[in-house]
Amino acid sequence: MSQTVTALLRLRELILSGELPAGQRLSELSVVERLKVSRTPVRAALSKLEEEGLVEALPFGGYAVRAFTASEVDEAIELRGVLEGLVARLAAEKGADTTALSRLLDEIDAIIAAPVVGPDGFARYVELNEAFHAGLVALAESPPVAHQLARAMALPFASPSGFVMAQALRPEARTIFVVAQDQHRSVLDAIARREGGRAEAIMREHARLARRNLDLALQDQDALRQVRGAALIERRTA
Amino acid sequence: MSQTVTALLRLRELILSGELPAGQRLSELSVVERLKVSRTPVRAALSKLEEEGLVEALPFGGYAVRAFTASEVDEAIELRGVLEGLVARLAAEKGADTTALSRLLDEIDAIIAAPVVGPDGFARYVELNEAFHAGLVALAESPPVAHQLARAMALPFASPSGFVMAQALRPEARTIFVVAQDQHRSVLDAIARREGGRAEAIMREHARLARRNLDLALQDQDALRQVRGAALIERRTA
DNA sequence: TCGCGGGCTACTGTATACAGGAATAATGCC
DNA sequence: GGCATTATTCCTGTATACAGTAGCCCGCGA
Repeated sequence: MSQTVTALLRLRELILSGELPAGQRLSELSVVERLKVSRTPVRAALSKLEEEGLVEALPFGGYAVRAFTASEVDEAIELRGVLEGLVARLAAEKGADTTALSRLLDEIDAIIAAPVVGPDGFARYVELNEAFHAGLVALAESPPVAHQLARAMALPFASPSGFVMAQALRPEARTIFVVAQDQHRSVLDAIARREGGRAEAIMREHARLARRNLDLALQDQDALRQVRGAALIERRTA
Repeated sequence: MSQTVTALLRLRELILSGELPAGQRLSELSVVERLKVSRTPVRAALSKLEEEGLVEALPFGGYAVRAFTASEVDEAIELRGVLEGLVARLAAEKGADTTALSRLLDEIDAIIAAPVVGPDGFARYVELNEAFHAGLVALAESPPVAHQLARAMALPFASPSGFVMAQALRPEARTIFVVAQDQHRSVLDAIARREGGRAEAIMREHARLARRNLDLALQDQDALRQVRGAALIERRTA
């Protein structure tokens, strides 16, 4: 694997894990020292991270780890919902074939049906859930929209599974799973019936489950710890 | 100005003007030779252009100028409409102050009211139109959404003024201006009344004016020549 | 004590050398 | 003459040297 890619992955990991706290200045040289690669790949990695939004360029050179306010996270989620809504609508208008995705949902059903959803269950759910969302994008068959949505989900807490782990410790976890899964089924139904407006509305509301989880997580330290990238969310300094 | 920025601007210009045709392979060295700057800034510029979507990375190194199908252009416009719709809705939900933008529209009125809209009028219209769209984004006060919308408009034909010039030679130009301006007014009204859903719907439909212009331009060589980046749109090879 | 100037340091932008790998062209063998 | 193999060439990834610059600290003087 190239140095640029490893630098990118490692830097991203350092940021999301919170090891590099929000606001931390990142000079190229300091990163070089930490990662033991030369400036060229570090530069490239920082540039990509800026594009992703995890890092912002400082006025007179260098970068800093970005901080996100709660409302920015909120808006990022809403944004994702809007784009996924577009995806679903496009798929519906095209009359895309939903059978493959439907089978994927059967697997999710199996997980939720289990008496207790353990850590493995959560991990598998995250995997299948992401596959489902990726599958919807594929149904829309629109490279520009796919590209844009990928960008929007670069922020970890804006991804479809961003806050799933926050539920893990909560009693209402199963309720959320059930509701989410029902929305999954409903959106496929809407697509199959070519009901574009309905498909769009469902996906928007589906994204707002994440917003609900965000609110829960912000009030619960333990839950927040489960959320990848939570260190970047500014605590309300009350 | 830095070499990276000049390289980026010049390369973008070469691509949009059609001097570098769609599909053209771009090796770093060939660009170095053409632009007379070293590989480092060329690399950076190519990476940015890939991010913008004007250029795509080839499997075994190097880049190629991207080609866009008509439906991709269509989807890019729809995408912009969806995002601008979100912007308008957010502004409405916040109850943003629309007076400054309303004054901007007065200036557009003055241009349209002139008996003949000459080249200067078109240029000024484009300027004010873009200022209006940028102003809406400011009203939404959402950095993530603003960032995403900026990305979506990086494609020249996805920008709010992308196809304005295509009207220049057409008799129905004034009609389109009048309709567009009415939508501008309506969306401000919706925002002022906090009618989020209405504001969103108007902006979506507003974007579709560009789609209409696209269809016209694709049937009219002279009009197409007025559109920046038209060289990248694949002609249906019938 | 405070303001000012000079030098210093830290850092980025840029060019370039070097190495490894892929594609292509050339050559020899069947 | 066709195919395989090798050599060459092109090209990217990476490291690094060099230059220019912004900010800072320290010392000096009022």
